[in-house]
Amino acid sequence: MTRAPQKRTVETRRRLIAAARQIIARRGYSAIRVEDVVVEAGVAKGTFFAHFADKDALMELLLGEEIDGLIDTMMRARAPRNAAEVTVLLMPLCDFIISERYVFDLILRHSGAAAREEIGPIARTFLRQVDAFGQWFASGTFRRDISPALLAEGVQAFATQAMALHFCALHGAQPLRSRLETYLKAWLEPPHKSAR
Amino acid sequence: MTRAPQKRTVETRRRLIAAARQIIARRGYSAIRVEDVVVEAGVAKGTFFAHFADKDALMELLLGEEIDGLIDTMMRARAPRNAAEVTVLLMPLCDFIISERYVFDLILRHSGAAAREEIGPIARTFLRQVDAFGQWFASGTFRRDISPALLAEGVQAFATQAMALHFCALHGAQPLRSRLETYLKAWLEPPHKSAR
DNA sequence: CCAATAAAGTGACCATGGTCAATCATAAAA
DNA sequence: TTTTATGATTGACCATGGTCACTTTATTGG
Repeated sequence: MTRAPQKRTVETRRRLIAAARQIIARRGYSAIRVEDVVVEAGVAKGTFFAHFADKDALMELLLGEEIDGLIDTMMRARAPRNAAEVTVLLMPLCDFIISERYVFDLILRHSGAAAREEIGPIARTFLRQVDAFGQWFASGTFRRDISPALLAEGVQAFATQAMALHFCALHGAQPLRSRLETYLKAWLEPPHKSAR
Repeated sequence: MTRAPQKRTVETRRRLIAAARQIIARRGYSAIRVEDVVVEAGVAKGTFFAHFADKDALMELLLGEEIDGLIDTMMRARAPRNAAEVTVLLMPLCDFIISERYVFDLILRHSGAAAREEIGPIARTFLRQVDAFGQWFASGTFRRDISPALLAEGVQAFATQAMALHFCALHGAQPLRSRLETYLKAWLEPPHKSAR
């Protein structure tokens, strides 16, 4: 029999998460130290790892929530009807992901369910995106020769590529926004007749 | 004045690299410990960091060479004329990159010049690819409405996406090869007329 | 209410990447 | 050859994520 979680457990977990949020608010995601979190929460280090498999698990939780909120906002907007509008809608999410190199790396590392059996919070947001984008691409001026789901996967691929190049010294100059728009136009709205 | 490097320096560096190669050959990339490398090379730990900025720098060097070799082989083949052929040519490189999760993560992390000024060995291989692919896409049955360089960037984006999904529990079932081919067909050979 | 059992929490300890003041080796200058 | 300046090497030490045998606390059955 699995017992119901004790009140104490819930409270401890809440304190750990609150402590982490506080530190992030003050000094950013990359400044998070497990040691600092447990001190702030007033628990021992071992307790942290009784609640989270590892440091990344907590970060996944926090980033997952943030991303989910951004996707919510994104989906509340009117469905985009072309690549340019898709780009505009994607920008807030991209801006958050590239806000810190550490955040980008962590999200990338966990975007694909990270070789574990269960899907983590971040991988879940990527699946949500595919579902959500799929709705957009079922109508509008987007190409119709491939499935909305495939189009959505491509959008993810290009967004990732654009964000990666944002961190590249050689490409950092061109704004992410314009690079992404170029990609998405070519992917979502290929010309009907080929001619270069 | 910058003096010529001493013979001793060259020799130490050679020993460190040889030691790392040996450990990789025996137990794989993820098993590399700096401590083991310096013991095998017969030097102190500090010496390692006098030769390489950090552990990743050595890994970049080794992986960069490996990847360069694979690109060489790839470019020696006859230029592919369609998406399916591109996929076939890309597979050896992809197979190497996904051979270990650690390798994939590391390459991803450094594929975009990693926020540093100078371009690292891995980022360089990505630039090489764009150049190389560009030649392919200048002829053949590929779409011609966008530049070969842009097509090449897209191929990288899709290859990365396909490899990331390979590590995802939910998508691991579909072979990388077929997923990549689906992506590349849609990207490199969009239909002339839209119709789903 | 008490003993028994299971869950939660603890902190000393470990693994590993990375730092740096001190020491040693080499080659150019005297 | 001796001196000197620069480059190379050393290893004790640090930072930080993570482990685990043990203690404390809660729940449950009698």
